[in-house]
Amino acid sequence: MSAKYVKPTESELEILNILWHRDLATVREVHEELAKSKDVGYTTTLKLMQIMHEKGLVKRDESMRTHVYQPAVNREKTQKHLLNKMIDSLFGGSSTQLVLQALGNGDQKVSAEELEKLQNLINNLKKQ
Amino acid sequence: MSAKYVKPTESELEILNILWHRDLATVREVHEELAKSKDVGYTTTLKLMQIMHEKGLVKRDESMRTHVYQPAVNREKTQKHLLNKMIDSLFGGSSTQLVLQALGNGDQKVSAEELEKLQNLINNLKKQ
DNA sequence: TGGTTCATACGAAATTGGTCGTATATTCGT
DNA sequence: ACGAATATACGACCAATTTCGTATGAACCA
Repeated sequence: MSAKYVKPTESELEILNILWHRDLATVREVHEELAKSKDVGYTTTLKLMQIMHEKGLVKRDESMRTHVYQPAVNREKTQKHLLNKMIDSLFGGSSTQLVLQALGNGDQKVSAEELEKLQNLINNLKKQ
Repeated sequence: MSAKYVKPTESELEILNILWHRDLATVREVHEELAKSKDVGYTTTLKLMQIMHEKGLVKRDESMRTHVYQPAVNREKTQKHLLNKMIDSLFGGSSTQLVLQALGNGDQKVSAEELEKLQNLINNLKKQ
């Protein structure tokens, strides 16, 4: 049996995002990154990361006094999980509906390069 | 000034989904639909719907003893809000990344008709 | 008409997520 | 060597969400 999937909370996701970018980081480093966008105390960040460790969302190296954290869950897998949940709960199971909504709402611009990627993906889907 | 956007909770979203499908429904009807997929008491559903009414997420007709509920928030608007939040928090602000993930993960099949819609949308984006 | 059923209202417990204060230990600089 | 800085651990609190028990009243029917 594989470990049960743990759904990260909002705050945990913010921390995971930082770890996914840096891979390795201390609590202080994560906290300073976090503090740029929100007003939060150091021990709050610490506590959150400890809980994430208990839940298995992050790994840590405790061989130093200052522990070094690392993501323990895959970014793509996590995205996929939450995305599928949203597709089910909000778009009646249709990923296309979600895509149309995401691309069509118009307040994000899509670069030529991204359009290229999308076109390729669609071409591949057409072949099947 | 327009009414402040209220973010539905998980449970509220489940109820909204039912109401978006049926438009009109009593607490009992919603509850029975809900009970198919989760184990929950009648008064819990009732209480949730009362709270949703307070928050302005649903309207209700109280002229009968058995109140009749109706969604008070637009499905597309709600989708868009939650989608943008997810794009920001999980996909670094790139809607394309989300789309690639949603379409590319392969366990949803995309019909020819849907592909057509997507192609049209992309063609439109290319023109700009 | 009296009892069973079914509706709303409401209070309050249980849970969860997020917050931080404080205790304690280690390290570092002078 | 000793005080300041910095680290983890941990308990407690608060607010929001979810849960349900119980009270109360309307409707139904035998």
